[in-house]
Amino acid sequence: MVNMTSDRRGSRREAKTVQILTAAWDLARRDGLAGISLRDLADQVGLRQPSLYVYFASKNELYDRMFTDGYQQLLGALNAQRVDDDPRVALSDMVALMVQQASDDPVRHQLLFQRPLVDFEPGEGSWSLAVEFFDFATRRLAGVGVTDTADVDLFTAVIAGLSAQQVANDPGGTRWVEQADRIVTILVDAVARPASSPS
Amino acid sequence: MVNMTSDRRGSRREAKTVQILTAAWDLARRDGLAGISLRDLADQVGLRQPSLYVYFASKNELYDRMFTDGYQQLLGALNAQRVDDDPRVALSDMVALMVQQASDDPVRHQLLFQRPLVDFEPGEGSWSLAVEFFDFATRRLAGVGVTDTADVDLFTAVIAGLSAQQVANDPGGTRWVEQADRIVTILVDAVARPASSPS
DNA sequence: GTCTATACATCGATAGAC
DNA sequence: GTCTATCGATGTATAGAC
Repeated sequence: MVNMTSDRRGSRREAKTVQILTAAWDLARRDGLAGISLRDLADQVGLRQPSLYVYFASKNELYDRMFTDGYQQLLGALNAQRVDDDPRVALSDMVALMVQQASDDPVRHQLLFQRPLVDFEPGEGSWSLAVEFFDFATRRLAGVGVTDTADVDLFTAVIAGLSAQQVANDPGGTRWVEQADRIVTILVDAVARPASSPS
Repeated sequence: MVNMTSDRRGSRREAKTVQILTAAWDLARRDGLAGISLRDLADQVGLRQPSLYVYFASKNELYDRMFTDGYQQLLGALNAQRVDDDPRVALSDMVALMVQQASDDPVRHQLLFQRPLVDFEPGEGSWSLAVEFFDFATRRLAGVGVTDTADVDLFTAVIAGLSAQQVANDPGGTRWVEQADRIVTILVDAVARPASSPS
C-alpha cells in the first residue's frame, strides 16, 4: 500500500488544489465569503463546476480548507517576524502585525475571527491550528506578565478592536496599526502596577 | 393634498410595516442578515411573498429600514441612560451600555457597525442617524478631554473590541462588559497625562 | 479526472386578476 | 392591498459517458 496522496503522482493534484484555493480567496475578496459561487470558482481555474467535486467533497470542505490555509498564512507571518529582546516590544510587534494582517486581508480576518458563514463550522482538525495561534499569543502575553484571564481579555479585546476599526474604516491603511505600540504600552503599564500607586 | 401616510388612515399601514420589521429582525437573528428570505418573512406576518412589495420597494429598502431602526433603538437606549455627573463615569457607562447592547443583539451590532451585506449600502437619509450617534459619542469623549483624532481612535477601537469579543466569545454574557469601566479608566488616565511623568 | 446533462431547490421580482 | 401564477436567474450537488 503506497500513499497515493503524497508520492510523486500526487503533486499534480496538490498543485490544482492550491490553485483552486487561491482562486477561492480572490473570489471571496471580490464577492464576500458567502458570495463564492462554485461556477465562478470553476471558471477561474479552467474547470467545469462539477469537476470541483473531484477536489472538494462539498462547499463546506472548501471553506474548511480556506480556514486552515488562513491560519497557516497568519502563523507563517508571525513566525517569520523577528522577536525583540524586550518582551514588551515583542508583544507590541505581534499586535501591530496582527492588525496589519487584518488590514491587508480583511476577508481572511473575517473567516478566522468572526463567524460570517452561518452554516459553516470548522472541522476538528482545523481547530488545532487556531489553538496553535492562541498559544502563540498567550506566550507573548505571559512574557510581559499578563496571565490573568481578565487581563488577557483586555488585550484580546484591544487586538480585535484595532483590527475591526482598521478593516472597517481604513482598509489597506495603517491608521489603527499605528496605535498598537501606544496602547500596548499603556495597558502593560496599567496591568503591571494594578492600582494607581505612584512610586 | 392630504398627507396620506401620516393621517389616521395610514396607521394600519404603519402598524403592518412595524410588524414586518420586527419579524425581519427575528429572522436575521435566526438565519443571519444575508439569510433573510422574503418568503419566510411573508409567512411570519401572514402575507404572501409578493405582498411585501406593497410595503417595501425592494429587499434593499428592507435592509435600509432595519438600519435606521437599529440606530433608533441604540440611540433610544443611550438617551434613556442616566448621565453621571462625573464625565469619566458617564463615558464608562456609555461604553458599558454599548458593549451590553452588542451582546444583547449581535445581529443589530453587525448591521450597524460591520459591513455584512456586500450589496447593501445605506441610503442618504439613513446616515443621518449614524451621524447623530457618532456625535453623541464624540460629546462624551470631549467631556473627559479626548478630542484628538488619535485619542478618539483609541477609544473607538476599544469599544469595537470589547463588543466584538463579547459577541463572539460570550454571547449574551457580561465577560467583556465588565472590563469597560477598567479600560476606560486606564485610557483616560493615560491620555490625560500623555507621557509616563510621575508626579 | 473531466466532461455534458440535469435534478432540485431557492431566490428576488413582476404581471395581472380580484 | 392581497392574491395566484410565473419568470428568469442562480445555487449546490449528482449521474453517467468518455
